[in-house]
Amino acid sequence: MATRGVSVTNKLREAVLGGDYAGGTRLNEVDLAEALAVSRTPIRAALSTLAAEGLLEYRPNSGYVVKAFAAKDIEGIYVVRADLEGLCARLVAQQGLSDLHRGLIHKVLEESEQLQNAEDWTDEVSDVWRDLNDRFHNTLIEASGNSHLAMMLRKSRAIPLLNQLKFRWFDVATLARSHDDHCQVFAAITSGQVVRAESIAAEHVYRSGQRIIEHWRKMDTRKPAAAAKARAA
Amino acid sequence: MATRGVSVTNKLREAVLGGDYAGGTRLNEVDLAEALAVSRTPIRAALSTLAAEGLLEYRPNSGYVVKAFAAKDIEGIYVVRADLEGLCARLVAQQGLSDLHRGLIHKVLEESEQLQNAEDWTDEVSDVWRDLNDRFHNTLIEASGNSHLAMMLRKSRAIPLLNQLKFRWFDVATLARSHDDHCQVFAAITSGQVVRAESIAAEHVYRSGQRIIEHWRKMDTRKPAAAAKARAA
DNA sequence: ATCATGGCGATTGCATACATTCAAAGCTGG
DNA sequence: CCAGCTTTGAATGTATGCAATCGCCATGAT
Repeated sequence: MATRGVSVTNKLREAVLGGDYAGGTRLNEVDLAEALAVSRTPIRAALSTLAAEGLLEYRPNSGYVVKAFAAKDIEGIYVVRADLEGLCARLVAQQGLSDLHRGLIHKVLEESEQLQNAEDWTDEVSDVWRDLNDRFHNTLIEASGNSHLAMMLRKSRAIPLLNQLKFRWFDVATLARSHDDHCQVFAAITSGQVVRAESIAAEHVYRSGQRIIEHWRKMDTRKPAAAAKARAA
Repeated sequence: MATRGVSVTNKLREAVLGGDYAGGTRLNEVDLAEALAVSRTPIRAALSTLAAEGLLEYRPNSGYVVKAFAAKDIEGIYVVRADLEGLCARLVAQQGLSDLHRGLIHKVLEESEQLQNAEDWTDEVSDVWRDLNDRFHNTLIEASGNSHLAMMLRKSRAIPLLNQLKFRWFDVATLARSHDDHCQVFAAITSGQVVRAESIAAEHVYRSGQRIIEHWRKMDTRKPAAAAKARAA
């Protein structure tokens, strides 16, 4: 078992990313310590870490507040992420795929293909698709062999509340389109079409970002109320 | 005055970036506390922060070690940075420059122009050029209005030892070329040539990365000795 | 009524004592 | 001499007490 500091950091990160705390919520050290049954020390370590990761904002002598993301921020993040995923695809196309990685991606695409035929659209299917999508992107990142790029993309994907939107995030049509994009990126990579690989991958991410921003704007209307409630509490 | 935690973090960050500790050096909490005349608490906070920033590596129950960068890592970082600076230039070209930012960049370019005529090549000139270069890039980043992009680029530029290489980093020819690149990026932006702006900016950064990697490889030979010494200490 | 001010409560910042863990030196038996 | 166990010490992990700071509210003067 890891140290309390690490485990508290993970728990807190998950909570923030999961949207348990509304943006702007102030995090009280003693409350958190009490809730997680540890002393303030590991809590402080966790808060410090999460602040450095960009999930919290720190103000000396004042404490930590959950960073609030506006629709404009999400757009900015997705512009960057789309560009980086494009770069990633380009790098992989340039240097070629190892047998291992090609096999992994092939498997993902096959499972995705099967998922298309699923008649009932349950939350479970949603989760499976999410997992497949993650595996596709993560395998590509790993195949790029660029650990710094990997870190940047990880940070660009760690946005609070995003996981909460998984329900009704996509319908059959968007899933089909997404799967098709994946196939084309893979095809471009295996045939060494670097420019195509980059364009398609970037556009693929950018499009999904646009969809998310739409949903975000809808939730954003209720945001002020949540922020106010947080301030009152 | 800020809290001890913050000030210690800044001091330590500067030390690591300045190359005061060789890559692989183990950072002892009590020694640091003694050296900086504070208790272990703010030291631990600083170490935690720097680890989250990617400058240190943390292993539970073992402590923090200064991250070691190989030439391959530097190359990976510069590939990402070149891409992001390209994105930055593209964004600015797309949305146009405000009068404020145009003025700032214009001033930087003028001062750079004057610097070309400096006959003696002292370290002071080196520092001035460094400052001008930073201002050019920072202004562009600010003009992009994308705070997430700004954060990513900041991280991509924070590499230990890089500042230490400032002596003999560039000669008159490379400075002239660099200045010319800046001018062309500016011209492309003001005339709305988005693709050119992106290409030139990316290539500009990539080239300077290549130059740095060359120098890095030369220093890398003495690296194993330094690492061994650190391990022994 | 508004603004300044001073104290009060709550929260964070820091130091230190103690617990825990890991690793390397030393010891014992073969 | 070596292998494996034991021990020991030095480092990190955690809890807690106290100090410092900030924001808020009440009080008073202009």
